[in-house]
Amino acid sequence: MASCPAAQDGYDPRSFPPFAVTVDLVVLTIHDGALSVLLVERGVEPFAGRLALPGGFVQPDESVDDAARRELAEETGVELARNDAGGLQQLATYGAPDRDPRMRVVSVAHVALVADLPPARAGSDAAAVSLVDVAGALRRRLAFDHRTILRDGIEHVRRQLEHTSLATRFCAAEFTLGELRSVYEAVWGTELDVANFRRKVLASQVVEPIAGTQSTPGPSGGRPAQLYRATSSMPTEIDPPFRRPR
Amino acid sequence: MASCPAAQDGYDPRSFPPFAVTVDLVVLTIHDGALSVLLVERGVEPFAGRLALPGGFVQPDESVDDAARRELAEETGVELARNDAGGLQQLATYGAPDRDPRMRVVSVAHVALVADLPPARAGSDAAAVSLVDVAGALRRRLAFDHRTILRDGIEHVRRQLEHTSLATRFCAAEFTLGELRSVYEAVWGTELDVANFRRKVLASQVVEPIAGTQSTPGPSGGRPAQLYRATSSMPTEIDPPFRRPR
DNA sequence: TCAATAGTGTCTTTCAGACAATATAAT
DNA sequence: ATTATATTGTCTGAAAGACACTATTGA
Repeated sequence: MASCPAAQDGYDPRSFPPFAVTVDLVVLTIHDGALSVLLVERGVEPFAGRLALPGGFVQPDESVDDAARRELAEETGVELARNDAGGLQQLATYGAPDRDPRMRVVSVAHVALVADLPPARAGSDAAAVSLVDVAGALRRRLAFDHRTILRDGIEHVRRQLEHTSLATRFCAAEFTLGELRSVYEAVWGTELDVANFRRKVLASQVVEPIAGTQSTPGPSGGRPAQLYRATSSMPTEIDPPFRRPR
Repeated sequence: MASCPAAQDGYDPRSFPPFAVTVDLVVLTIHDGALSVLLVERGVEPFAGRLALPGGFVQPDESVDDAARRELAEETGVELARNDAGGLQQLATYGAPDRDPRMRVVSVAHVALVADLPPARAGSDAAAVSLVDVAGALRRRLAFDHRTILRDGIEHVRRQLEHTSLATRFCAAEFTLGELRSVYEAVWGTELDVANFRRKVLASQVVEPIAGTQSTPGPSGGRPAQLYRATSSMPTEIDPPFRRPR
């Protein structure tokens, strides 16, 4: 069952099985205190009427990562720099032969972490786009293998919050430690001790206070909080890791 | 810059940019006490004479994961079960438009952890296959973007050893704790305290002693060691994690 | 005043790392 | 005896988790 010499040495440019390559996006954000995912409603068969992850073809002249960035901008209006490794990350590639009933499609799934979505996207059918909390989305029947992709993407982000500074991606440029804590609680679905959270985050050096700034308390009162910013726009490995409770 | 409705709703089966999809394998093993990678020498242009990762086309009727498993069997003789999630894992997908000068190729890289390689592979040109320690391999100029893939694969395995029971994949069915420790030391390139290693491994429950068995000491003597086996053939998350020294 | 959130201090348990000490083999 | 490796025991410091306490706002 050894491969022929041509296949072993390289690729024969004239005879290869043609595939379509797409990118699918798991766009996550915190909405109403819940980790939520951006889904679009399909208008055509197969899976017409079903919710699906946004995505599209990789074009002949762009890299797979560029295609993901382009699709993110088209679907959400979020523009990311090419060297911004944090907001959009490759998740995994899904390549079962029957995952699209019409043709052979290999999809490179990505996960995007966004702070908040621009209210409307010009040139796009806004009615077909919705934010669904992930628990509800996982209970639904999604198009293609998008339920599997979504599950993997959520687990990926939950792990990443333990080891990197990526939680600040869900926050605006300036945030309080309470807001940052609510990100962890929404993603992990747990409650965190306020005092211990503060100590760990400050020790990890991923945030720095903005001198002379304070939050304004909500309508129900409360002491105003110091505002912080992320020390780096790049995702940083945090040491010691920030383990989620079990 | 919005995508057209057809692209948004799905894929047009008649007009898509055709891609070749390949799998590339980072086959790692411990050889002479050093973490080593399996490389093949290319016979044809481009990159003729350069060392490269083994790999090949995904066939029209097989999944991407099946293709990786097939290529692993062809290149090394190692046969893995379909439900064996540990020995062969997807790493990442590399899709820069110019990564193959002849045509558009998207490659799904995988990492394989093998205990030892069968001495010869029938039907394959054994002379073109070599085991190179990873430090040396990373210093060489490899074909395509295989140096990047190799670097990512090594880092992936180093991380996995911290969180899973995958180190036993580098060992035979029965092994001593000293052998298992030397796996960690080879992969991480560090020395580990013998006593602390023992406590952590035994507490993690990833190995179990084989009653009534002992290793036979080498020619220079030494106390014979208890033999262990992995408690599960599946990779297990270990808690607490097993952090590598910094 | 109370409710709500921010921030500080401290105690206990767990765990990682260092290292001493003992055990059992080959030479 | 010496060397080499396995195995056990113990100490120390760092960090996690629990939780009491104080601080500052709005209503």
